[in-house]
Amino acid sequence: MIFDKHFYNVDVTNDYKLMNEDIMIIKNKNFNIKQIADSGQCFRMNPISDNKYSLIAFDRYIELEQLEDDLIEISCSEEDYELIWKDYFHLDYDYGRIVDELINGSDEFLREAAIYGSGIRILRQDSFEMLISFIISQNKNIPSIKNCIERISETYGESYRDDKLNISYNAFPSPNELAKARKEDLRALKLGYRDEYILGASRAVAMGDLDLEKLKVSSHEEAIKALKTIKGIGDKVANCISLFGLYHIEAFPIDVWMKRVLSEYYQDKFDPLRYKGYAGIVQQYMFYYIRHVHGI
DNA sequence: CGCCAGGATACCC
DNA sequence: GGGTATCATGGC
Repeated sequence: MIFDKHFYNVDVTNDYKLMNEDIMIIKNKNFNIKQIADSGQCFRMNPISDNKYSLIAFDRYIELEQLEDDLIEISCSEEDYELIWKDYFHLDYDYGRIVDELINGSDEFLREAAIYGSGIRILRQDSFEMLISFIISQNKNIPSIKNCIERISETYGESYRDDKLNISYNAFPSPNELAKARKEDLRALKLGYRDEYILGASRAVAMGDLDLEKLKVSSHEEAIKALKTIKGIGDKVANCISLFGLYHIEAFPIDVWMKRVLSEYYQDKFDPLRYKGYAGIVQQYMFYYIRHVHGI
């Protein structure tokens, strides 16, 4: 059976690990890989088979399998889990507390949303990748965003190979790699009018004019202000970058789907400050649920 | 084919 | 300040 001597409890977030070669088993009630993959925050997590997903993040490739509702297998070493994936999946944060609060709260829509998306977590992704990904996202649907990001990675990102899993893949390019791109070559990647925005943002980071590391430790408000100095970044895209790439979980992106929620269910009177400090998580439950309600 | 997409900008009043 | 035409392209 799954719980034998190879597992032991590591912390209060109900988090287990297997002392084995490059396979970790994580136990957590609020960790559902399908929900995360479909929650519109991550564009390089894709299904391989039932309950199994691939993910390219940083310079790594991993596979994730949902073994049970509260059990996920990750194809990584214990060392990589501690150094990279534990932080990436925000596993030191208690999402159960927020889900419980919303489920027991008086807000009908949020109650349903929290039940439906109780396995969502906010991923702590690469800041530059988020910067470019959400510039691309404007006026595009999610499948199209994913295709653009794959083309950018294939063309400008470094190539890697995982021999154990027999997989070749490309990382998302660094700021320097992308800043060296020629505008005509970017145009061939079918990014539309966003290509010059992407070039400008990449150069700003490469030149040090936009310091993403500094914005991680600044306030959310300062991050938004700095991001919006980049041409092609407005309020919504800035909030997505702040939330998914700079880890300011009080960010509250409002896209077309969120506008529907706020208009149809709250008469435009929803106040994110009621959930101060974690409004971004509340926002993800809303976003994921309203798309489901509309059949996506 | 037409409509929409995890919008932003420039330009209008 | 608030309204809106336009942007390039793909998914459905």
